[in-house]
Amino acid sequence: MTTVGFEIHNHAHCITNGVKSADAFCANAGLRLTPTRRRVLEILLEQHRSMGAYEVLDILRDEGLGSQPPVAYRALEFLVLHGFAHRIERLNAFIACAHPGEDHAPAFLICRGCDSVAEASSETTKGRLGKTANAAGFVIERAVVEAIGLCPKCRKDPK
Amino acid sequence: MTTVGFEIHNHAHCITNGVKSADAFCANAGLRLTPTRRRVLEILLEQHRSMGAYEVLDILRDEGLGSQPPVAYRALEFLVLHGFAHRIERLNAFIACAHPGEDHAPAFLICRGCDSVAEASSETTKGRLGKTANAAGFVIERAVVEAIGLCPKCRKDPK
DNA sequence: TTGATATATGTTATGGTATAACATATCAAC
DNA sequence: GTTGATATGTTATACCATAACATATATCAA
Repeated sequence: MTTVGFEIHNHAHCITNGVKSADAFCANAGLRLTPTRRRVLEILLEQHRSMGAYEVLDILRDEGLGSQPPVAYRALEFLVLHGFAHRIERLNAFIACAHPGEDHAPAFLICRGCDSVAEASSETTKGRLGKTANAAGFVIERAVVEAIGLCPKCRKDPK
Repeated sequence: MTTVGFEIHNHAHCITNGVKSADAFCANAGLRLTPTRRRVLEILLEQHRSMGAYEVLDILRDEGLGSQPPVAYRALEFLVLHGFAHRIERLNAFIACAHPGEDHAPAFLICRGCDSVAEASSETTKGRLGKTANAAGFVIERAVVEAIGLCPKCRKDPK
């Protein structure tokens, strides 16, 4: 699989593709991709980086789409719940999903130099941790996997 | 390896052992396990669960060891930095290390029913994620691995 | 079309988490 | 005992998140 986040790529494609996937998924599942939800997804896709809820809210406010924290949190909650975005625990932030529509267990590479985030895939519930959990009688439902380190750019250009 | 957290065990041993390890490590490394730091470690060991910084602070306050947030955060930062405790990102909380003194890459099993936490070991930088990161030019320095699910008790006794 | 139900939004208020900044004290080594 | 490094005390504030309740909008059945 490929990592998404540090390479050059056709970004306009990310945006249209991300919104299209969400549209299709919602239509199919009877979910409502309301204007605010759709706009928040677009914002995350456009910025192409992790963003705090209040940062998203600032943009919504400028555009007249809402001005109070719950507006942003609710839209983000919806997007995360249905897999269109992910929450980065380490940064208290959110990022658009790099593989919309695919069933996947995301892992993130977080640069401690510039806070950029790349999405990779994890296999936590398989492998050794899965076995350990099983032996302990613990049922893993999902996993947060966040690797902290340095991205290629910050390695070359340390602060 | 064994999971620590869900089984019956000799808990007094955890406490003395944890403090002893920290003592030895600090003496050896020229670090100062000051009264507040030592007490915070003891608190985490005694409670044997993840605790928020303010929860720790409440106990310190009762004991006259400090009353302002930075007191707790500084002690916790010290303990985490030197591996005597870990931060659970998912819960914004801290927990005593279950393998003090050993070099290890921790992973956590977090029960969504009762918020109990067990420490296991991860192998994130090896395996597929390590290879993916490497291919992307990303250097993993450490990893947060937190599996969310149900512990044996909450499986039997769902809320 | 209308009424009933579920879902989504607007808004106020508040709670929980974390750190910057600066003054003071303590330790360790010379 | 002076000095430099490390740790603590304290104030203030910033950031992150949600409870609670009022209002509006969509959906569907009668």
